[in-house]
Amino acid sequence: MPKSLPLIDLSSVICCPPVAAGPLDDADALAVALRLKALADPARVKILSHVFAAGSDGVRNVELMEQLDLSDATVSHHLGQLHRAGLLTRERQGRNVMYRVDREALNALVRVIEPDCC
Amino acid sequence: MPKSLPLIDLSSVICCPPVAAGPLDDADALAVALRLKALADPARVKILSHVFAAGSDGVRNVELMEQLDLSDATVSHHLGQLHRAGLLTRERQGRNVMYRVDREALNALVRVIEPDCC
DNA sequence: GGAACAACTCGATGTACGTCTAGCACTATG
DNA sequence: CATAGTGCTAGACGTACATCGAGTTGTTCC
Repeated sequence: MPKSLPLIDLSSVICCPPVAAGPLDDADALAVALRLKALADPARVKILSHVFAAGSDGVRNVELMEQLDLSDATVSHHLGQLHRAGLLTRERQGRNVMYRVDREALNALVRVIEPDCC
Repeated sequence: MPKSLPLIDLSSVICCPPVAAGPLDDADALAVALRLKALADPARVKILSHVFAAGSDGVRNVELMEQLDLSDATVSHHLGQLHRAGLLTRERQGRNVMYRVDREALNALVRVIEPDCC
């Protein structure tokens, strides 16, 4: 399936029929899979949990770097993945960059996977 | 994070604090990530949607092979991933093997990610 | 037992990706 | 302006994995 490179915009909230509703076409399946892939890494799951914990204050790269024992480049990479998938928002504040969870986007994603949930 | 190889049993329904509840430890983050990884592939998302469509009848390797235009080896690989992650059940019926969605496992997984859902 | 069908396993191959170091860009404060 | 703090980008390296063809196992039916 990954014949062509996935240079796709994922930043918008996902909108496609639920997986349980029957066969998905290639585009929808790819949209779901790429967003899931953004979350399907231990470091990123941990990061998400830390961003959740920070709440509306948001969290900075350097904080995660200490809490996860990863280099700043690696944390930046993961934050970029999550942001590009639309799961985190990003806001510059002075020399800091604050990341926060986009709960709507996360909610939309899980609803596609399991609509009985909501 | 993937310092050690993930030879972990995923077949049981996931049970860990929700990601939104605060920092996850390494084991929980890995448990979540590995299950998500099982789903984070376009072919597997498509497969899941087809298995959903088949309902309680279940679906066979050879059917998916035709519907997805993949080799039987590749389909078998993907079904194995989903089964090992506990998202599909597997039952031999004569010379066929029927796969069905384990909705409870899927539900538990999305609840860990977004508990507000249920 | 033998033929056909279904699914799985094995090995090979190419691509994707997590991680790091090093370097660069931007902002705030002396 | 200089310095420090913060985050990003670029390139490199090793591992993981999606895919396939070929071979193997298990089942049914003649």
